[in-house]
Amino acid sequence: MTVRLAIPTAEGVFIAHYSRQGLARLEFPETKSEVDLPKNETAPLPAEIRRWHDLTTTALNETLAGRTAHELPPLDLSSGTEFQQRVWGALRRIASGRTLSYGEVAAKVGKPRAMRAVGGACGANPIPVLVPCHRVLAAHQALGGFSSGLDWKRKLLAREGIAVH
DNA sequence: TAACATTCCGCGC
DNA sequence: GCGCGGAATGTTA
Repeated sequence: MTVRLAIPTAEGVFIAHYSRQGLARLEFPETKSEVDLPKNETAPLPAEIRRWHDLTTTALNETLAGRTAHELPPLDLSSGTEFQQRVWGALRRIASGRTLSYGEVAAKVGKPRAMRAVGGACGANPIPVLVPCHRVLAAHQALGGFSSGLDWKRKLLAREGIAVH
């Protein structure tokens, strides 16, 4: 049971999914069209979700502008495995404008050799931007990969003033 | 078992 | 300093 709500931003319309636990998923704007954009009917929505959505909207726009999001809604990361949740937790500790390598994230999670697996966990991240998977680079500041498109990764990093080799 | 959003090392320019 | 090839590696479906 999940609710989908649209979030207009300067970069396009993101779509947020909310579960009972909080924000469960965030989708990048579709290049396609406005076909099945959620309408954001305000009437029957629980007050709790409306409040979360306000927080998400503010946080997303702050981050897209290169500023630090000071308050996030509760995140529902329960869809991930234990390893993935540990990785996502580590990602959330990376400040805006800072980066780590896949290897460094692996070390933080207590599995120094699992850099390859960290890449997998980043790709499985259901809440991009707010869980800053874009702040993870390959060794020696190389760009690395990004499932939602390298252009997004480049753009997000540029907003935070990060230079990539 | 077969993918991978990695990394490191050795080679030849 | 490139670039390329190959191996080791942990997690996932």
